[in-house]
Amino acid sequence: MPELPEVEFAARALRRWMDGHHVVEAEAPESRIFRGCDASAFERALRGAAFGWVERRGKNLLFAFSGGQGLFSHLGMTGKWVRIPKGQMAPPHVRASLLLENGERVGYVDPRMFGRLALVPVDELFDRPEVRDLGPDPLIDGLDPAWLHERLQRTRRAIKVALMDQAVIAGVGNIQATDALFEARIHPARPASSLAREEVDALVRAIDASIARTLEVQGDGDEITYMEEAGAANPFVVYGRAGLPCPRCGTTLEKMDVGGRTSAFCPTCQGVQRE
DNA sequence: ACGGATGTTCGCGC
DNA sequence: CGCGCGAACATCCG
Repeated sequence: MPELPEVEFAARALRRWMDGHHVVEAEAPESRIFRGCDASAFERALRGAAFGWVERRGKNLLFAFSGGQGLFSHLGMTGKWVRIPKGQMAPPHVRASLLLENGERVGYVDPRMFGRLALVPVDELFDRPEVRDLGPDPLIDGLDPAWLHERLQRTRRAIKVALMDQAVIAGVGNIQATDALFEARIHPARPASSLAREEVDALVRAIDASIARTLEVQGDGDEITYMEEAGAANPFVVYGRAGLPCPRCGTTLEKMDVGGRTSAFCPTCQGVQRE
């Protein structure tokens, strides 16, 4: 569950669950989730640690605990942080969990294990390449259209590939890029350098709106219901809707491969690529 | 049963 | 160095 809005949702939930609490016991089976440390080091490092704070940068989560102990978390494709109330059975695929002094458990669930956890000293968290090399974060730094336009001038890559490059904009993934390009009426395969300044303006507005809207439908509960329940309606505008009518003009939405990822788009609204 | 899925990284080749 | 491509990672869902 991993694009900027979902990771922001996770950060907010983690604060509610962990603010003012400390870890009584940390548990984790050995798995490939851990990078640069093993599960037993995770258990030893966090046992007895007081929660300090959690921050989001792009799709990354950074935790600080007492004693200068930090934790880096990336959710990969299917990672999520969950709250496991006292006495409740843990869901499948819990790769790591923290038992708090109030009896609640905070767990990291990740079926496919594309995510990762790493112990990092707090004062090195922001120096990690995954964080240091990020472009502006739409929620934290905001997007400057003039800057983005200039940045996009420097590459011939498809605009959708550039948008998903974390060094260009932090946190945009396949869903936000797909919906934002639709909203801004820009074909996903257009060379990034071909975008006019007004198009970049529209794109920035569309990215901000797409993120705000996704945050809104997520609400502020403990779980993102649209992703949790199998069969729940797809809340996105064109992502995952190829073959269905365009919500704006009714033309059948198409899909194409851009940079190895599937993109849904409207062949009418998002026109043919111009140079 | 088969294909595809919200992400990143690495190796290879041009 | 920039870039494209395919593979790999492991599981679930329609």
